[in-house]
Amino acid sequence: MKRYSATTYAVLGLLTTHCRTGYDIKRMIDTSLSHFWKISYGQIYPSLKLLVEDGLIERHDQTGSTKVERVEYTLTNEGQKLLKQWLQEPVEKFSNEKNEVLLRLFLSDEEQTTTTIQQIEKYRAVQYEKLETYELIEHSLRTEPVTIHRKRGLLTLDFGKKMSRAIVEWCDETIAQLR
Amino acid sequence: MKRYSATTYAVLGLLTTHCRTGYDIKRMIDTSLSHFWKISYGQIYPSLKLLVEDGLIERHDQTGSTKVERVEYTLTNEGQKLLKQWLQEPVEKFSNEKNEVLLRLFLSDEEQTTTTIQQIEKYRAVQYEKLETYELIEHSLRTEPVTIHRKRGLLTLDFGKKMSRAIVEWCDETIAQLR
DNA sequence: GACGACATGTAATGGGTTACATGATTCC
DNA sequence: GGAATCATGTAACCCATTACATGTCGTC
Repeated sequence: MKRYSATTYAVLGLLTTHCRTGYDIKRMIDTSLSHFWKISYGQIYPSLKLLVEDGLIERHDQTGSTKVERVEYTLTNEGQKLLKQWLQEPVEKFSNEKNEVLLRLFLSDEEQTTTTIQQIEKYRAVQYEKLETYELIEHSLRTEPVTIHRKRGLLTLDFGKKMSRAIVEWCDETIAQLR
Repeated sequence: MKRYSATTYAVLGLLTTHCRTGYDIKRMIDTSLSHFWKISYGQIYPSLKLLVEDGLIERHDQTGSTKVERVEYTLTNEGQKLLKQWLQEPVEKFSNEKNEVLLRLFLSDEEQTTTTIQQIEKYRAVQYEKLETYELIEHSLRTEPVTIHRKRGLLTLDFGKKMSRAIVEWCDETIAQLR
């Protein structure tokens, strides 16, 4: 059985939401999934190509007089089957991200406490901003009709909120400790 | 000014702790820094080579009759200067990790709730285990003499604990929601 | 003598970002 | 007319993992 990267499954899966094009997928991930997933066009378009070649999705080129080249894709039956299968596979990767703030903190010494604190303050600010963004997203999600993607969206959003809140808390405590 | 990856700086920086060899660095990262950093030999040895070439560290080959080839490295003055400089640079990357559990949750539907819950339960178990490991590490760190690395180690460990605790909490709440 | 930990290193491969190239449409 | 957004795509590069190759040392 051919294996695909999680990124390719993400592309395949996003086509089951209201996304139809590569551009849609990019936007969706950047806005709604950014707290736990990211992607670039350099992955999306080659993935779409591969999925078409393997018969998991179908490409629908624009016909008629429209000028904007908007290439829409839909899942084939095999595509739907494979996605479902992948969703049920046990997850292997629970690894933690590389965190440059922590690396610097770990390697820094007392002499540099001032800049270290500044870095952590910036980290805190970034997380605090994220938290505010999540509130906005939650608000707009709650006005949407109740669909599976709304429900799932709220659950994954909670994850982002919990993480950011925990990070802000850690920043505060750590800055206090460093002083 | 030549630029190095954060991984190369990690290697450089780890040599300021009690680590002397590539093997030491690998062990140290795997045991003490694994909650926010990871590395492979395929990065460590080439990094060490590069750092030697650029005069940031010095290589000390084993002399005499010892059979085990243990290659020790020490920072040069330039190395120390560059590390210090890097530690004070503003951090740019605060990005969130790719999380396969969340991706699956987001893409799954009600039909698959049972397996989704199982996946989240496994996620919870993994994080809970991590939490226990952190407690052990904390215990052993607290018996060590009070050094800068002990202090920093405890602070970064707190980060790991906070994250794992938040994830366990999220898992519990999400499983409850899904039921 | 076999196994696990110690120890160094490379090559193939895979995964991902960035920069670039191109062009339409919308709105000020 | 210019800027922002919509929209597709590729090539060069960078980063990282995995598998492999090799050998020592201690201990059960």
